[in-house]
Formats: sequence, structure tokens, C-alpha cells
Amino acid sequence: MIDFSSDRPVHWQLADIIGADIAAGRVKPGQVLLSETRLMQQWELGRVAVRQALGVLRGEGLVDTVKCEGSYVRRQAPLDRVAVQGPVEVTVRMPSPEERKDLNIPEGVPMFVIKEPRKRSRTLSADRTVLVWAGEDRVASEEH
Amino acid sequence: MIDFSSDRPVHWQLADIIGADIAAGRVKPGQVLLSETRLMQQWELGRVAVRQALGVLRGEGLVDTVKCEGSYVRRQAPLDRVAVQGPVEVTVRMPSPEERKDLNIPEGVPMFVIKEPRKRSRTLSADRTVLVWAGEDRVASEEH
DNA sequence: GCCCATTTGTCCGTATGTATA
DNA sequence: TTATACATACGGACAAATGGG
Repeated sequence: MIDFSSDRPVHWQLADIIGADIAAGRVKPGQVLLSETRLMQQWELGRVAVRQALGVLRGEGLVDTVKCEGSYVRRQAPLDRVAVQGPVEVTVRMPSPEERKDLNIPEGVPMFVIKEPRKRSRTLSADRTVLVWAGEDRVASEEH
Repeated sequence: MIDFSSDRPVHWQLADIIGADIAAGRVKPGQVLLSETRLMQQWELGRVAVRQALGVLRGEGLVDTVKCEGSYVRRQAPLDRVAVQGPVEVTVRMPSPEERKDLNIPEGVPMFVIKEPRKRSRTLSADRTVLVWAGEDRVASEEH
């Protein structure tokens, strides 16, 4: 499966393979992937390449690596629908490590920054949130 | 500056240091950072630690690494103000490598997914875009 | 055009610490 | 206690692209 003569780096190839497995549902959300060592053996790669591949998948938000346990396929968190009422300006960026900790945002997940006039910005983890311009006078955040 | 006896990993410490330099403007947008080798010498770290630190900064969208040149402090792209009209649903996620390529999105930058009723989703690089709900019937994207 | 130093990208191997089962 | 597994580091090596002489 891995083509060592390809000009596509092997850790990208491995990330492609695992990502395709996830997309196809061959490994399901919440399920743990093979360990680094198993992946090294199965694909005949070094540890660095395997870790780089997992790093790519974390960066894409597809998996979540837990120390001393393994890398899990990320569960699709139930979405909070957050309604906003204009005029609003919305930007998005990656959180700093501190913001990740404060807002409980996993690695590879961006962050909403919502600026309403005369208010200070609201920040929301983007993997749990769908932003809705309702046009109605409901601004509540529907917690599930 | 780097505390090897700290329980905070050295590559995080280095990312903190460089990130603080960027935030304070001691290195300016468009400017190139010291090379990996220089950073290794200056901070007495191995290459892996230096690369991990740069990887952290890329993941935060602070720097952009160009092969055979160096890591540059990312220029703040001039923002396109994109006006939307309700009802609209906005989600955000990290692009896949293919989408990054297609939409010309740098590493560490998330992507808007804008779903308007009866239309197919629009995707926009989030580092160039500020989303505005104006409440008016103007849906144009004001290119600068 | 060519050489050469620089710089990052891509790999390998090895080692230690630490949390989990 | 033992085995497993990941996190953090070190070292080395070669390839590929860039830019200056």
C-alpha cells in the first residue's frame, strides 16, 4: 500500500490511508486506532513517520491522541446551535494553547470569535458550534 | 531562558518564546525567523525539539514555513468582508490537504463553511475573511 | 551555466520518563 | 509487578531547492 518510491512522503501516504479508513467508516468514531508500534510493523515504517502521520490527522481534527492510551477517531460532538443577531462580525482562528485549555478545545479545532458592537468578543469552540443568523430576536445558546 | 528541569516540554517553551517575540513585534510580519540550525545552537536543543516548536507555531497560524528558505512570520492578510444574509448556518473546520490546495489555504488556517438554504455550501479561507451579518439586503462580497 | 553553502523535508535508530492496564 | 503505549528528546543521514559568486 505504501509506495516508498513515490515522491509523496510516506507519512502523508499513511495519513491518507488512515483518513480514508475513517471517512469510509472502516474505523468508527470513538474507536482506537492501532498503536504506533503496530502501525510501524504493519506498514514497515519508522516511529517518526508514524507519529508524523498521526500528527497530520490530529491537525485535521480527525483523531485525538490520548497519552498512554492511543489515538481515537474523534466523535462528532453534538452541535450547539448558537443564534446571533446582527450586526455581528465573525472571524475564526486557531486558539493558542492557553485558550485551548481554558475553552476545552481539542487539538486541531478552530475557534469562533464573535464581535458584537459594544460587547467584548465571545469565543466558542468551533467543533461543537454551528452559528446561525436567525433574523429573529432569539440570541440564546441552546445547550443540549 | 529554557528550563530543562521544568516539566513544561522544551519545544513548548521555545514556541512560547518565539510566539511572545511575534506578539511583541520583536520579529515583524514577513520577516524570517532564525533557521532551525541557528535555533538549535542558540537554545542548545536538538533538531526535533526545534522542529516541534515551529510545528506548534504553524498550527497556531503564526508562522509559515517555506522549504529551503525558512519560517516566516505570517503577514496579516487584508481581510475580505463577506456579508451574509439570514437564515444562514455557519460551521468551521480544518480543511483537508486537498481543500488546502484547492482553496490556497496555508497550514494552520481553518475554513468557513457557509450553508445558505437551497444553495450549495460556500467555503472560504478563514484567515482572509471576516463574516458580517449586516441585517441589510446586501450580500455582496466587498473585494478590496 | 556551474559550484557551493544554506535551509528545510524526510527518514532512520535509540533512549528515558510516565501513565495505563 | 509486568507489559504496553505514548511523550519527549537526542543523534545521524540524505534529498531537494534556493541563492550568491
